[in-house]
Amino acid sequence: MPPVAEKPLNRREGLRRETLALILATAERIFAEHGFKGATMQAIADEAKLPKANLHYYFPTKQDLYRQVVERIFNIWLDAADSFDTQGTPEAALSTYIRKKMEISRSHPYGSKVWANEVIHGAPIIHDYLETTLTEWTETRIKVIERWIAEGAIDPVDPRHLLYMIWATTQHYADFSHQIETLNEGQVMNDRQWAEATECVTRIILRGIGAGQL
Amino acid sequence: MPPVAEKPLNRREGLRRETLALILATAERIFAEHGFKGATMQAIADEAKLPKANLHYYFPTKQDLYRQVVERIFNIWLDAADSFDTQGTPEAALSTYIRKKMEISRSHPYGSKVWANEVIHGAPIIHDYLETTLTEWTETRIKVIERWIAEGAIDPVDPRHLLYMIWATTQHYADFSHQIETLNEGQVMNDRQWAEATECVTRIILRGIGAGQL
DNA sequence: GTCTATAGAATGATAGAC
DNA sequence: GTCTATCATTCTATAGAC
Repeated sequence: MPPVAEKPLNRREGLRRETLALILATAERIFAEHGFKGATMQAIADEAKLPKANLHYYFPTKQDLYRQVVERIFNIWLDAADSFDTQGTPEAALSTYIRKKMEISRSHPYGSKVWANEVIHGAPIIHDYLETTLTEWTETRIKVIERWIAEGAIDPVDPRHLLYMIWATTQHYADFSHQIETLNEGQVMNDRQWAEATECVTRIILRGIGAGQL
Repeated sequence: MPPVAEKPLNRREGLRRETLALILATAERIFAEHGFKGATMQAIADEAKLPKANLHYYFPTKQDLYRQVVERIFNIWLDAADSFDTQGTPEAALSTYIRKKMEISRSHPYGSKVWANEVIHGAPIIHDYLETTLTEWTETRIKVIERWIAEGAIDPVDPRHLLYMIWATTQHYADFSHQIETLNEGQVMNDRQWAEATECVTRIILRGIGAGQL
């Protein structure tokens, strides 16, 4: 343990990480609310209460900052897919996966919106992620679903469309939250409503593919 | 019939409509690909092969042009919902509605993307549409679904979440088309694949709510 | 109605003092 | 590492000739 030089170094490093986290969290929200072009470095700096030049110190360009925001939500979604491997039955695997995806839609609505924006515009920045990581991820999960079908555990549905339906439905609660709020008497969904939504979505999809009777 | 003055007037009026339609169609695509802020009047003008000033002649501001693009897709979706009123059984009504929504996702992918963008960003421009037209539309359809439930024609599911699932899933094929293409070996979905997708989505949702056995 | 030229404002990025 | 001041660019919108 080096006793003298370490403490100030750690303090500096700690501050650095705090600043980084602050910038990333603020940028995620501003990018979600205004899109890549609509979000300005000035607006992010103002919200984070930092001088604009400091943003460029940590992230050389606006695109660098944006890319890290997009990668973050993508990795969170990847982690949520463990259930496909660790859970045995389709009911357990899919209901866990749907529940996790709904929880992420509630906890990371801004990240989900940024991702949606990026894909809608043709994924100009994270095109490589779609072609490598996402493609590989999808293929392995398709194999799992095909095995369930072969075993007769679920109806013969196209695994791709099942995955699309889960992605679309769960992310809708984050991406279209403003529309949902308007139709919910202007109120943000509360705990009970999130639980009901999760249960309802899970139930329709599981019943829809003939997996388990809740 | 005024025989002399009419012809040049009609010709002019016809040209005017053609130009309007050209601008709207081009703007829809550019807004979809780059977002409101990312799309520039110059880019729209270039794609439409018109001087930029002509756009401002037909649409005073960028926001006016954008708003008309958004209203267009919204009205197309409203028309697609006739099936709730004209069809008798839940199976007929919902399968027709889902099919129409899927057809619109294929025929108007840019409009769907512009709408998604707008709602993701909190609907700053068409906020009033959500609070008036969409709210009224949704409430009447919720009543129809609640009647089906009361009659025992479908399972007791929350009508809102059923509608959200239909909207999310069908629009996903337009809004996330780039992701879907990437996972489809880089190919645009062909006729057969659209038919399969429609059938698969319809089947899962109808079975999921206990309506009809296909 | 169409087009060129340009005004006026905003933005990404950086230089350079501290 | 932090901050102020500023450059170079780009964008919306309009003026004014045709």
